[in-house]
Amino acid sequence: MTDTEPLLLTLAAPAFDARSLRPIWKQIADRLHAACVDGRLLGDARLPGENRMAEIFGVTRVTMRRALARLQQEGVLQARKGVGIFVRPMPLRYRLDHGNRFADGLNLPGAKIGATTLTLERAQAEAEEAEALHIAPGDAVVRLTRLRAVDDAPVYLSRKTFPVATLPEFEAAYAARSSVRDVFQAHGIASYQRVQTRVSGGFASDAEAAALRLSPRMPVLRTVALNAAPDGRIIEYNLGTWPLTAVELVLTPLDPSQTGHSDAD
Amino acid sequence: MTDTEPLLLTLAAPAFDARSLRPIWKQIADRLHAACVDGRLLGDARLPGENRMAEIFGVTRVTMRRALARLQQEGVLQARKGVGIFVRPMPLRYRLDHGNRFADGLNLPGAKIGATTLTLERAQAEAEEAEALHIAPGDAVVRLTRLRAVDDAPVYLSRKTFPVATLPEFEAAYAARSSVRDVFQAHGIASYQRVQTRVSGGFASDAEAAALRLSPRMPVLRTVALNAAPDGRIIEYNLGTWPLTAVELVLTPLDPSQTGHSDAD
DNA sequence: CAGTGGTCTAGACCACATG
DNA sequence: ATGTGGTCTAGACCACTGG
Repeated sequence: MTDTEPLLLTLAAPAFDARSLRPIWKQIADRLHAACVDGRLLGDARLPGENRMAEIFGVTRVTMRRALARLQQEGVLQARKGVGIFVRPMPLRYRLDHGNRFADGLNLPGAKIGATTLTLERAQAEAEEAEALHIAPGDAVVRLTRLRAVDDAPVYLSRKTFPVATLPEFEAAYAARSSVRDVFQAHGIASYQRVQTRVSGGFASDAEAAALRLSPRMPVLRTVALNAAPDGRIIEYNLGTWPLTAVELVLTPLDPSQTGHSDAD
Repeated sequence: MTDTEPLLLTLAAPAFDARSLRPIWKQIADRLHAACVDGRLLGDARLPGENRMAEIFGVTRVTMRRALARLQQEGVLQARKGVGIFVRPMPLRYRLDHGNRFADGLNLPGAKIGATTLTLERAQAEAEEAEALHIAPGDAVVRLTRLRAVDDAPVYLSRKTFPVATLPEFEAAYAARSSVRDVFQAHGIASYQRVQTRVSGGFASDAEAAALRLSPRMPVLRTVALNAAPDGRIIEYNLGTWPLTAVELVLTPLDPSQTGHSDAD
């Protein structure tokens, strides 16, 4: 955890272009962004306080905050109230095969993959879930939320919904190894298949932001994946949320020979 | 084009919660957002100036601008310098089948679909395009940029790249009906197939922002689609850019029986 | 407690688009 | 020429987090 102040002083050294050519806050943001990308500012590094940084760059705190806000929106920095501003470890675009299990689809051989089960509870199906699962709104479902991290940086929050009618022993089967595939197998479902993937953009809810360590309303990518048993019944509705710039989803037409035996996320 | 000021007065009427419960600028943004969603503020409506709005809501212009900035980021409003602030016609999530031709995948029977060819020119393949097309960087390519709009709201900017070696008569074949499928057919390629779709998030470049009528650096969705001829050669690299909240891409495993005869976007 | 980020104000100057 | 949005300043108060 080295001191970042000397570097910032070098960033602030070159004079800024006369105002109104390019806004000062953008020029500041550009320089900080470049430093984060090329490695002069490493992941998890802590920046000086806003007052100090404003002093360093020779602007008001308000102007400094504009630059910092932009960099937060782009996922380069992340502020924590009462604590400080930190460089977000740059995932810089995992390319991952959606439809495969998380760790397999991820093209990072040396990375440390983390998985945490956040909640596992019974609930009533919401309208969209119910339609996808071919059950009635309000029917009993199991809801499982999990968080995946790469090198301790959270990159994927998933909220899976399962119909209780099809998987009555979910909790017991999941307990042993925290594996959804185990649950399916315990209910006589040996394999399953991705039948639809939807991708959309949006803005993080408070809950999503907290889990992914983002500010609320940050832009995110959302995926909805529907998995079906061999007999065609939809058995899983999976809503995934990703920081906007964390990932590049790769979707190739399914090769039937390798369909479905993985613990897909 | 009705006057929006009376409505804003009603929005500003209820007192704001004591400060520090929820920031005033968020409360203002919430009320405006709600009005845009439920139709009290219609698409393309022009709002009063920032000074006037600040007066209406009883805050400083700076605070007013924070609320407006948030709504712009979310794609609800769009400011034009020297002109005014306008309600963005709410596409509110087209659900469209990627892999089909644009108009077919779009689930809006009554909508007016627009298509504009922006540029058509020869260029040298960039690194990523070259890799995807299995040619060398710098090889001659045809680059075609088009813009699609729904009810006059631009929702999709596509930049297609084709290898000149495979499609030497591109311009001539395209001229007649501005159809890429025609170009393929003129070169003896009767059908083609989507072999890969990639989806990622990012922030609009200046060019993308201008074409889509967004502010620069607004969050966007990007798609990369690779199409191949029946013999397996990649014949099209298509980079698409969408306003973040404009669309929900639906990707279903390809049904071989209906693969490839469309003028896919 | 001290330091941090989050919010808000009052007033100013500028570049731009339109009439 | 006017009104628009875009930028910037100086100073203030608050809530949160940590030691």
